[in-house]
Order: sequence, then C-alpha cells, then structure tokens
Amino acid sequence: MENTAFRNFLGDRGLKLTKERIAILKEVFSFHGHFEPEHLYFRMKEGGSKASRASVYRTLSLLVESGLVEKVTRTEKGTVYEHTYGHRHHDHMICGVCGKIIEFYSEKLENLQKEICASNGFDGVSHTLEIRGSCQRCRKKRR
Amino acid sequence: MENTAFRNFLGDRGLKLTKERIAILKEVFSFHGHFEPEHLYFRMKEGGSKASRASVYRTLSLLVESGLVEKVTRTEKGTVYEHTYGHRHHDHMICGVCGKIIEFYSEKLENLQKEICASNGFDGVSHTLEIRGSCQRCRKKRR
DNA sequence: CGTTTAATTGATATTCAATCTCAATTTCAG
DNA sequence: CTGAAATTGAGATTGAATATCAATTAAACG
Repeated sequence: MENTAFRNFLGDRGLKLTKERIAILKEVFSFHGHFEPEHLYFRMKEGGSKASRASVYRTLSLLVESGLVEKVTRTEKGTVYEHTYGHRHHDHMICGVCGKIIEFYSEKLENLQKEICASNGFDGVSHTLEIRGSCQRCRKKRR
Repeated sequence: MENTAFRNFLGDRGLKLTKERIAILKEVFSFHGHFEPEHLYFRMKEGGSKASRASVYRTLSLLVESGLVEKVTRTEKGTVYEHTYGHRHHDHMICGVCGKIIEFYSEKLENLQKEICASNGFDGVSHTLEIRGSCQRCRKKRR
C-alpha cells in the first residue's frame, strides 16, 4: 500500500509523518489520472483539509522523490503529475486540439531505450515519450 | 536558407518582415545547440540589437509555428529551444548529474511512433523522447 | 507521560518566466 | 507617398513555484 511505502521513505530520511503529508498522500491517491498541484490544493480545501499550498508543493516533491508520483509533463500552465505506485510505467499522447491525454505502454519502446543507451554509454534510468498530434474525435470534428 | 523559409512563412500568413524579426532569426541561427529565451534576449542586447523581450518571445512562437525552431524541453527555469531547420529531428538523453544533453536519432523510434499512433487512432505530428540517467563520465567519477 | 529538539507548517512575500496593454511606430500594398 | 493594419517596446500583470520565519508539532528519550 502506498501509505506504507511513503511511511518507509520518510523514516529512511529522518522525516516526519505529519497530518498534512498524510492528507495530501491520501488525496493524491484518492483518484486516478492526471492532476496539477493547484487543483489538488483547491480540491483539498473544498474537502475541508487545511493543508497549505506550500505543503502541497513540498509534499509533492517528496512523493516524486519517493517514486510514488511522477511528473508527467510541463505545460504553459504548470506541471502535470500522476501517481504511479502500483501502476506500470507508460507514456502519453497529447491532443493539441482538445488537450486529451492518451496513455500507452510499448514493450518495444522499453527495449529501444536500453538499446539506445547501450550504444551511447549512457545509463538510462527513466524516459518520457510524448507524442503530440490530434486525436480521432478532433480530426472528425474538423470537417 | 532559413531566411527564405521564414520570409515565406510570414508572407503566407500576411505577417510583416520587420527588423526585429530578422535580427532574432539571425541570432537564433548564429549558433548551434540549445538556448533559452532569456539568454537569447540578453545575448542580443549585448550584441547591440534593440529587440525587446516581448518581441523575442513573440518571434520565438512564430519560429516554432513555422517549424524552424522546436521546443526541446521545459525545465524549472523555463523553456529550452533549438533551431531545427536543416537538421534532422532527434531526441535527447539528459544526464541528471552534470546536466549534459546528448542528442540521438533512432529510425526505429520514428517507426515506432507511427505504429503506436496507428493502433490508437491518433494522428501523431511530432514527439519528444527524453531519456534521463547518467552519462559515462559522471558514472566514472562516482567511484 | 513530560521534555527537548529538530523538523514542519502556513501566511505571506518574493521570484521569475511569460504574457498583456496600448500608444507610438513601422511595414507594405496600392 | 499614403493609409490601414500589423508590430513594437516599456512597463504592468499574471501565475506557478519557491523562500522566509515565527509558531507549531512529531517523536526519540528518559
């Protein structure tokens, strides 16, 4: 469970398990899909939680460091995150018209990373592939 | 030559070819590698050019639309660009230790994009693959 | 349990890239 | 050369993200 994983992460670093951190962790894992820090903050505010904006940002950094959450992409409007604990790594297609994000996983791509790294003396730890274009729905609307 | 390409782009859109746009275009193509808007602006300022920051940003957007320049990645400190005219598309490996950026091109990856898009009803226009890890030099230093 | 101490919080100020405003200027077609 | 429309630039503005710092809190220890 992500709760335990985060608890361990904090423990290993001599960090404290505070109400705020627990609340933020819970909120992050309360739904699936992508989210932005500001939205998370306001969602929590509405939900009655009192965690400050600063704590949201600070905790988000910790969650990324712990590997429970990943930065998906940076847009003009800020950073998009998603929780990844228990989920397989995947990449994204982003529709430039409606902003829809399609997730996909490709075994071939994973192997390709290894291949490319090997031939460049690079030790690849992670990757992000972002394909931009237009989704089916938006292409149909156009005409 | 990129000059003509940009001229055509502007013409097609009924936009004007101004001194500022020319100066910015020239500066962008005066060197290779990655750059950030702010650096470009200050470099021009030192060089005696009088293009304003606003014009730099505005022209950069046009250059991206015209396909002469691409956004490479967004960092905490802003957007990184590179001119791509005359260059083949490529992707990047970023060393998390020293920040070094290694460029690479993979035919397999290009084909993979088509493949992935096809099976998702997505019309892929472009992609960015960013592999993070550590470069050879930094790994050697560690021990 | 209390104490103690270092970590954490939160309200607010601050930073900084990027965008907007709008009067003055410039391009360019006719 | 002239006029209409596009463009510029200085400065204001936005908005995400971070820094500040006094007050609070977690938790190891006795």
